[in-house]
Amino acid sequence: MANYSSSDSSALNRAFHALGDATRRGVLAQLALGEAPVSKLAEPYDMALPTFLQHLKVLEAGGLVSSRKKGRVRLCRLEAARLAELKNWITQYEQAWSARLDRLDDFLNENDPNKDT
Amino acid sequence: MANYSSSDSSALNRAFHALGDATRRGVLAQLALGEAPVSKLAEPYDMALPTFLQHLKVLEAGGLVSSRKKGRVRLCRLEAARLAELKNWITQYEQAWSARLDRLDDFLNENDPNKDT
DNA sequence: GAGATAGATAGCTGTATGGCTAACTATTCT
DNA sequence: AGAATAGTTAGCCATACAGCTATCTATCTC
Repeated sequence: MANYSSSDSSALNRAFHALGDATRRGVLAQLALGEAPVSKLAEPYDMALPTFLQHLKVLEAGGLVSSRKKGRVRLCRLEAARLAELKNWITQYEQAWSARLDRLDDFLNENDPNKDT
Repeated sequence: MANYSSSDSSALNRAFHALGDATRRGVLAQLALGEAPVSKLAEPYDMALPTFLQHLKVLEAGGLVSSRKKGRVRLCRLEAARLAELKNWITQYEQAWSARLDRLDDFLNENDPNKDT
């Protein structure tokens, strides 16, 4: 069985890691409604600005958010394409599983007198 | 604007966090092919068993994998339903974004003489 | 140009995460 | 019963992460 090299998968690491935090998911929720400046994004959260900026950096590192400076304001936007990629990644395994003929195994396990579940 | 309470979102935290590691994603890839015992799942990885078990725990904590003991062997299986949930979570924002009338904004930004991208 | 505003950077801290070894439990095999 | 197999638990260590304050830069507004 192969080696599952983790060399080029760091992009996925960063993307999923970015999603693993409620604050960051909240930011995505806001951005789904449209572009927004940092200060407006930070508003709902009870944390210091530098802390919030770190979260934004994590989101950008994961490719989920991009931003550009407009004067002294930084405008952020959702990278929907990246979300789509992650969605597809998930779908791949979800469907591989569903496509399996484990339906039969399922049936057998469900009716196995030795089962303890 | 609301508060984005992070109280009940810890399930999503755990699930996405579980996906943020190449080893754990590799395990999902294996499980997509069908149920497998711990030792077989651990085989491709160059790490001590206890370390690998931790990864499995993270996957279970995230609801992505379930397991049951069959004698001294622990059989693991993919929780495709959970993957589907995550997929749906992502889709929600991806589509909210796409549905936006930001298409117009996009056009304006693309043709903005002040842009620096 | 002075002051306010928006964000960025540096540096510190506690906790979580990922890795290990050593030692232990529970099954199965002979 | 005794040895081998498959996990499990406990405990240690280094690094990464999320939070903070204090300070600094850049850009508007008067």
